[in-house]
Amino acid sequence: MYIMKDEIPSCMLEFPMDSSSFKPSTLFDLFDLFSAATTPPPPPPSSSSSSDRLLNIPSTPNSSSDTGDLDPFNKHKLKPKNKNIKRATQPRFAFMTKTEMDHLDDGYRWRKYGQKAVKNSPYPRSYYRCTTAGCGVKKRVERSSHDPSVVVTTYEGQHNHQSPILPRGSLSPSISTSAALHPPSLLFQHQQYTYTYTPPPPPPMEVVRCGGFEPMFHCFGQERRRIGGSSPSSASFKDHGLLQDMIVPSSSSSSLHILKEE
DNA sequence: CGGCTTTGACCTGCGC
DNA sequence: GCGCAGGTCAAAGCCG
Repeated sequence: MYIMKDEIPSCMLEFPMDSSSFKPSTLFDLFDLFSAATTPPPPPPSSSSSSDRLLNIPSTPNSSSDTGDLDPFNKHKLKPKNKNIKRATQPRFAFMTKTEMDHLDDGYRWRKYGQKAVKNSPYPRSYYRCTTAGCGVKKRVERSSHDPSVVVTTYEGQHNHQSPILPRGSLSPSISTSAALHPPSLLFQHQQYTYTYTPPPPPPMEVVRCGGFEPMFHCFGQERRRIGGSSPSSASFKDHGLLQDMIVPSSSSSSLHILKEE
């Protein structure tokens, strides 16, 4: 069993089970569903735009709007007081991936802004931020102390833009090495990507509770479910992408653990 | 030279 | 109040 430490939210909700309408094409589509299921009724419209609310992204955390007229050279020393509010409104979800790579290529450009040693873990935790201007999405990447081959990735926020590698298409070395070689990999919000998600029927769309509080979702389709216990045919089993490495440590079947956070 | 990583320092929240 | 741990910043260095 994999403990997500503080990643475990107090408000994990079960996933919508309506498979007929459940056709996410990306992990962030899944995340949208999470948000829809977990987002409380919107507060009275005030300062935040509707798009911000829709994206569930507070208006530019750590930006000058939060820090007011802070000296840019000192703003990191005077954090906004409403950190609790920020934490409460920043949606997060985490998933575990079995990979040797520390930083999965999900189609977005990330900038590493920090690394910290984690208590009770010999492996450091890395902090990444989306490099797109105005996009405050962050992610944390850490290797499981229980299984070094497992990487726990925690996303915080939602991208408000397309994947920056899309317009360049095949010209991008990233898309060529990740998308081409790893079809259903972590290329979130790739409208042009052609892998098809086949929603599992309601029963397979099970929520696996690990340790009594971790909802685990079988949220990927046939391709993902092929990788596990079922005997994959060599013809259809040609996906060796990153998602293929996603595991369920506590479950016998292969699937992806997505831990909705708030 | 621009973008990225590394790394030490700083800040904040939380438990005792 | 204090100490610890997590999260963030930005200077410095690296690299293509």
